[in-house]
Amino acid sequence: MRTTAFHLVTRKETPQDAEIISHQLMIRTGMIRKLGAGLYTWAPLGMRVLQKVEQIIREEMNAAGGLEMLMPAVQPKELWQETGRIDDFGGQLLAIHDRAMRDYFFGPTHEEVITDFVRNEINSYKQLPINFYQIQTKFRDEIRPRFGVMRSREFIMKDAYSFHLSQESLEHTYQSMKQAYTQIIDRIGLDFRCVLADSGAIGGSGSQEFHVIADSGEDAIMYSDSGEYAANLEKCEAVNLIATRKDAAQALNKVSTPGQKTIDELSEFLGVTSDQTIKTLLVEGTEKPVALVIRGDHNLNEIKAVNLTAVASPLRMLNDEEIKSLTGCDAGSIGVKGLNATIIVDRTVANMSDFICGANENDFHLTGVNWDRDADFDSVEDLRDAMEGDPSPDGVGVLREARGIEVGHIFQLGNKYSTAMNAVVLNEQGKSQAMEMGCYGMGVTRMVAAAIEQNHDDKGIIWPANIAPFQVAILPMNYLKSERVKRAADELYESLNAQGVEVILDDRKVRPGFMMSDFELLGIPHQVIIGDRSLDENQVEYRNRSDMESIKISRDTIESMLVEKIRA
RNA sequence: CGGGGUAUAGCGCAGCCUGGUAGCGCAACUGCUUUGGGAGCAGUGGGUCGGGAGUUCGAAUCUCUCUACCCCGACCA
Repeated sequence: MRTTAFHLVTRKETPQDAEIISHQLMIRTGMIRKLGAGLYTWAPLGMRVLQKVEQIIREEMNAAGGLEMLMPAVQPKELWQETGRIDDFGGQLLAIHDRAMRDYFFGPTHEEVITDFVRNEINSYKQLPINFYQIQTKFRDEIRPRFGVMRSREFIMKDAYSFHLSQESLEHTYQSMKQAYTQIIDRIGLDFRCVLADSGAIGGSGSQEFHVIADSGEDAIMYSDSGEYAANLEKCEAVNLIATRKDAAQALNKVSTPGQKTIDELSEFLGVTSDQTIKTLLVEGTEKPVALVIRGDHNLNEIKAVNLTAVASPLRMLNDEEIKSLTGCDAGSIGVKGLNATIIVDRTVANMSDFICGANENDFHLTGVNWDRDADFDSVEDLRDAMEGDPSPDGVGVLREARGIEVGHIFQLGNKYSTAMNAVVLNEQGKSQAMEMGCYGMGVTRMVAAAIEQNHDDKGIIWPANIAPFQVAILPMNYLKSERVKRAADELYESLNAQGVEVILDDRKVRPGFMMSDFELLGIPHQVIIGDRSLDENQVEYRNRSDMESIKISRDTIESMLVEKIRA
C-alpha cells in the first residue's frame, strides 16, 4: 500500500474529549471517528487491525470446533418475552419497531436467537455437542458510554453458544473455549488473566472473565500473589479476618458523638481505628428492610448483596425518610441494637467483639457492643469487597489487586434458556431432554483498544506484531526528488509485496520529520528509512518501533532480514 | 436516572457581559523556497454562529424552549 492510495489522516493534537490513551491514539491516528455518543466509524486503518483480531479469533474458534454462522442483529420482542429477560436487561435494550409497529430489539446478545435456531434444527442427541459462533455488531444502550470503543454502545462481539446432552459435555467444551480464549489473547500478544466472575444478566452457574491488565481498566481483579486464585472483585470471596470471636471485655456504653456521621469522623473522634467500628447499611428487602452490616473499614459488595434472597433486586439503599421512620434517627447513627430489620452480617463482623456502632439515636453511638449479649443477627454472609492483603480464599498466598479490561467472558448456562424456550432433544432412551448450554463472548472492538492501552509510549502506538495494520513501513527521504531513493524504495516495496508482507510505502510529499513522527504515532513494528545518505554506502536504516534504535543494514540483506523477523 | 457544563469553519478556541452583519491557531488548497525529526513566506477556499420561537430598526450576543454532546454521581450510616 502506498500512503497516497490509502486514507491516512493523522492529528498532532490530542482530542479534547478523549480521556484514556487508547481513545486518544485511535482518534489521532485516524483509526476511528465518532459519529454520536458511543457510535464510531472504523476508518480503513482501524479496520485493518480489527480484521486481524477477527481473523485470529476465527482461526482459534474453528480449531476448537466452533462453527461460524451469522444471526440477525434485529430480534423480535416475542423471543425475549419467552425468556423473561427484558427486565434483566432493562434500559440497555434498544427497542425499535417496523412500519407495522411490530416490536424488535437491536440484539445486545443472542442467547434467544440461537436457542430458537437450535430448537428447530437439533432434535437428536446424535447432533450434540455442537458449538456455533458469529462475529457481529451488537448494541447496548449503556448509561454512560465512554472511553471511545472501550465502552461504546455499538460494538463488535464474537459470541459463541454450545449445546450439550450432559453437564460433563458442557464442561468439556467450556474448558476447550477457555483454552481457545487463552490462545487468542496470547496470539494477539497481550498480558491477561482469567478470573472467576459473576454471571450477571446472562445467568447460569459458572463463569470466568478474561481481563487484559491495564491501569485504565474499569474492573478490579484480585489475584493470589503465590497461588492460582484470581477473581473479579465483584465475585472475589472475602474471608473471615477474625478466626474466633473473643469474649466481651467491655461493658455496653452509650457515648455522645455530636455531628460524627462518617466512619472516618467517628473513629477519629473516639480515638479508635475504623476496624473497631461497624457500618449498618439499610437496603430494600424482598419482605422487610434488610440491614447489611460490614466492618467500618470495609466496602459493601453490591453484587454479593443483591444476590441474597432477602435483598430486593436491584439493590436500593433506603432514603432518608425511610431510615428516619424505621430507626428514629438519621443515616450516620444507625446501629444493630434493637433494629427492626433483617440483620445480615458479614463473616468478619460476626466474629467481632467490643465493637462500636450507631445507637439509633442522632449524635449517639454505642461502644463495647457484643453479639448475643447486646444484639443479634439473622444470618452471616460474605458481604464485603475483598481487599489487598486479605488471605487468598483458596488458602494459598495473599490477595493483590490489579486493574483489568474485560475482553472475554465464558459461561456455563445450564438449561436456563433451553428450558424457558423448550429446546429439547431426544436422548439415547428416546426421552425428551432439555439441552445444556454454554456461551462465550469476546469483545472484538474492545480488544483493539485494550491492545493499545497495553502497548504505547509517549510517541504513539506500539502494535503487537500480529495485529499491526502493516508490518513494514518504508520511509523514503526525498522520494519525489531523488531518483536513487525512489528506485531503492520502490524495489524494496515491490519485492516485500511479492512475498506477501504487508508493507506501506510513504510516498507523500512531506518532510522527513513529519513522516517519521507519523509512523511512530501509527506504531508500525518494522520501519525502513531510505535516504541518499545511507545509499552512498549501499545501506538503509532499520528501526524497530519498540526500541527505535537505528541499525544500518546492507541493501542486499534488508529484505531477507525483514522477512525473517516477520515470519519468526 | 440525578447534578453540572458545553454547542461559533474538518479540529482546538476567542467574540457574548456592554446587540451594529464573524475572527485566531492547526488542518486543507495554490505558488516559491526548503528537504534526515512535526519548515518558511505569500496567497486561497471553507461558517444557516446546534434547531425553533420571541424582544429589537438590527441578535452569535438578550429571553424562552427543544435537541445533541461532555463530565461527575448513585456505600453517610
